[in-house]
Amino acid sequence: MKAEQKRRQELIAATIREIGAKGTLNVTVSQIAKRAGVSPGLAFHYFGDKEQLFLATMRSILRTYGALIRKNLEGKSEPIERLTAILETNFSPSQFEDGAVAAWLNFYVLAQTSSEAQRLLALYHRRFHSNLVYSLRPLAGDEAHGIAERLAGLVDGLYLRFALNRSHVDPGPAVAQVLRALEVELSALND
Amino acid sequence: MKAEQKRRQELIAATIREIGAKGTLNVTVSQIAKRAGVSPGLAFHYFGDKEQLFLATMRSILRTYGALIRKNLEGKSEPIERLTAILETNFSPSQFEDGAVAAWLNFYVLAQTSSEAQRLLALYHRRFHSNLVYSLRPLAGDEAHGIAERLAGLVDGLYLRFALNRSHVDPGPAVAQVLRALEVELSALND
DNA sequence: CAATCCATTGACTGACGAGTCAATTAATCA
DNA sequence: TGATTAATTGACTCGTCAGTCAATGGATTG
Repeated sequence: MKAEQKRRQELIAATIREIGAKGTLNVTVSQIAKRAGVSPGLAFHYFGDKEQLFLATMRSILRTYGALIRKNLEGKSEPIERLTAILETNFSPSQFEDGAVAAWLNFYVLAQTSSEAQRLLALYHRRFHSNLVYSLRPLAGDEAHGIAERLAGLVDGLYLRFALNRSHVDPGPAVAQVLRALEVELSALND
Repeated sequence: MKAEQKRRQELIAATIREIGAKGTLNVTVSQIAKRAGVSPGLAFHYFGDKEQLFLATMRSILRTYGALIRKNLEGKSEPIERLTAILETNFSPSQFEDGAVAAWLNFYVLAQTSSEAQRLLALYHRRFHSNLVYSLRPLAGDEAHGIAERLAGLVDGLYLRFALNRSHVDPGPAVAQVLRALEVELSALND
């Protein structure tokens, strides 16, 4: 029981690193296993097939992200504080470690094929949206919904653009743009 | 000479359709050739290898998009008119035909591997940005740059979210969100 | 009409990779 | 300790696919 959890984690970590290194889901299970210091057969033993391994990896990334959001929101009750925390979390270092960027990008593609991947992404979208709306409502009332959609879209778009520009190793400007967009949205409420 | 151009176009169209159908770049050259009503060998004869075929497809999509932008800007000189046209073009039907959505998504992934794909995307980003800045400058002065980045990010993000939600066959709401963001940005200029 | 050149085919090869499985080793337990 | 169960291996199979190539068909031209 102990070994199983450990191996699963190692294989998932190796999957992220391998996808990051190759930039693609076109990586062989053997490569991943080698990276994890384990035989190829073991990956199949624990995950069944390649797609399950990818999905487990995706779940792991989403879980880590969710935990980080929760942690960064801890103790914050002011709407603005909370919004800032949520938006900043999306560009925090952990979102760029190893092959997280490449993994995200490829999971978007996987979602076109795998309904499970699609489900996971939809879940993430819903959570993100309701997190934003929760803190926007006191500030923006009925506009909260629309503002949340625009902010969420902007976050995804900037993350995407960042992903394509590996040279910008600094996500700082992207966060600044998102926070600026929030400012702009709030200031436009008094029309 | 005539046959060559015709075949190339047919193969490119088939590539888009095939990527759209499979949702992935994991499509075989044989499948593409079959869709184009041609033998597999011919695809290699004209394009050399699979990646060149993908890149040619990408160039074709970008060229079509560029031509559409130019056409939609024709005769429009008012900054607001021009901005609206640019933003709307990104969500025009042609951007959703066949497998254009899947193709875009997959080219993002390809850009992690192929420097030529990266170059093409960077070019597209630069053109888009300068198109926006050109029309924003008269309205927003120095803010034009930042606003353009946010609008471009939002467009990409909403397009991406749309791509993941094939059920929404109606891109209308996305355009509305982008245009609303433009409004908001402009109204925030008088702070 | 021959000769030349372009367009096109599709069978073939060689490599590679997902997934299996029988065998081996390590841990657990009674 | 010996027996039972869990973890792990890696060689093997089988299918698939990118890319090649020798051969065929069809124009064009002199």
